[in-house]
Amino acid sequence: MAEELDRRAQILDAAFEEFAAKGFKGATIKSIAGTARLQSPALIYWYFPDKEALFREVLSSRIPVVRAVADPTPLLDLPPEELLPRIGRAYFAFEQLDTRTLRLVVGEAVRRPEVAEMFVKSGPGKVLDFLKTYLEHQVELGRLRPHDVRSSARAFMGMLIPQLAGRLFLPTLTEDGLTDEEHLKTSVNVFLSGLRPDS
Amino acid sequence: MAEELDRRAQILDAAFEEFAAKGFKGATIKSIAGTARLQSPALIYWYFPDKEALFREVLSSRIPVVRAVADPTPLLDLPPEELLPRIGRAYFAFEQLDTRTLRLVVGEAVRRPEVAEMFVKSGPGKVLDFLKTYLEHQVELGRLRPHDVRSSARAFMGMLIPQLAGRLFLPTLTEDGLTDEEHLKTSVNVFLSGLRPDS
DNA sequence: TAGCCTCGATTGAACGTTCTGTCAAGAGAG
DNA sequence: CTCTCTTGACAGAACGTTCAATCGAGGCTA
Repeated sequence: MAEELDRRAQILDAAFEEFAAKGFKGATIKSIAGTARLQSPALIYWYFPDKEALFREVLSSRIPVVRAVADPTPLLDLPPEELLPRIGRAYFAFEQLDTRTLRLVVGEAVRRPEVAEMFVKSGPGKVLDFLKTYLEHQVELGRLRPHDVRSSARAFMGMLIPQLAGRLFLPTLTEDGLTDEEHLKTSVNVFLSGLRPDS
Repeated sequence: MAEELDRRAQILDAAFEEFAAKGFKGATIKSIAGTARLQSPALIYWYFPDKEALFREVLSSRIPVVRAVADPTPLLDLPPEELLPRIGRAYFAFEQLDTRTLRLVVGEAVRRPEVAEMFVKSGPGKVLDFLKTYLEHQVELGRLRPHDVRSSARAFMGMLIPQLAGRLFLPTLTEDGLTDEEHLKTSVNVFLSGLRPDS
């Protein structure tokens, strides 16, 4: 049709779909070629040396980099009441980290340490590191009581996970109808009440 | 060697190892037969109709049922300071739900809704339901301030997840050396301080 | 006791299919 | 004519699965 412009990108897109839907082993060169509407699967080997390399390229081209904390310095002085919901919403929104990407990454990460590390470093690790720095700073400012920020950073990130996992993979988990925004609000509230200086 | 006693169990064990390590597609009938030290892969078909059925049997025989909340009634009146750490430790201990099982289940659940549902119903769903009931009860007792327990139940479960995920799949996430027990203590502390009646 | 039969369990060989990856030939543009 | 891209056919291996043959233990008959 249209995009004979960039065959490479066309193949990468199709490979992403297939890998996300069926996993590395489940997706086949043939099915990828089919999705990419190629006349022959052989064409894939013109652009990529083998299936493994294609997979790696898909990963590195699709794993999103968390932009919410790209430049953390201006965020450090924001009050937690403002910053935490912001992080949380970026979390839930996942502008680019959609279901398919997460499916792809999580599905492979449980068995491939390199993928796991790539994933952590690209997103959760950064958010976690930022949160540790931020929370530490807030403690110094006296806005939060002293505590182990390694733990509270994990805790805040984690509080939102069941809701997110429910929406993405485990719908049974969120059958009680709680919305993202409601959950975020309550979570931030509990978290901050628990870390108030006077508590 | 020893266990020509129960071939069926022997095959199930091997299949569990293989499926957990390589996934449904990655594990082969031949590799399962090899792990089970069978002379021929054909023997598997004497005990199971096909690979899919073998996989289902492995799942239902290995997915653990959470026992910590098996009979919730006597737990309802325990004070949160006592019950939450208990839940948390059961969480971290995972007497039967070891890394391999979680690898197996999570790896497949992201792409197979039936597996996802089976997983949720067997464990996280039960814990979540229990927590909702328990927290509601504690609110009624006046030990916790009124709030949306759907959200706090998720939040408490979630707080522990990054630590657990770090230990199991994403070691990069827990490189800062925080121990399970430290994290549990801080998390419970923050959670309960945040939900104290007078806050 | 000896010979035969039965039956669940096991085996190696083979089936058809599907997989990744290769290759030589060709199309199209400059 | 040359170079980049595309093609269908194909090789070789691995896949899940089937099958006929075989094994050994136990029962039946003489």
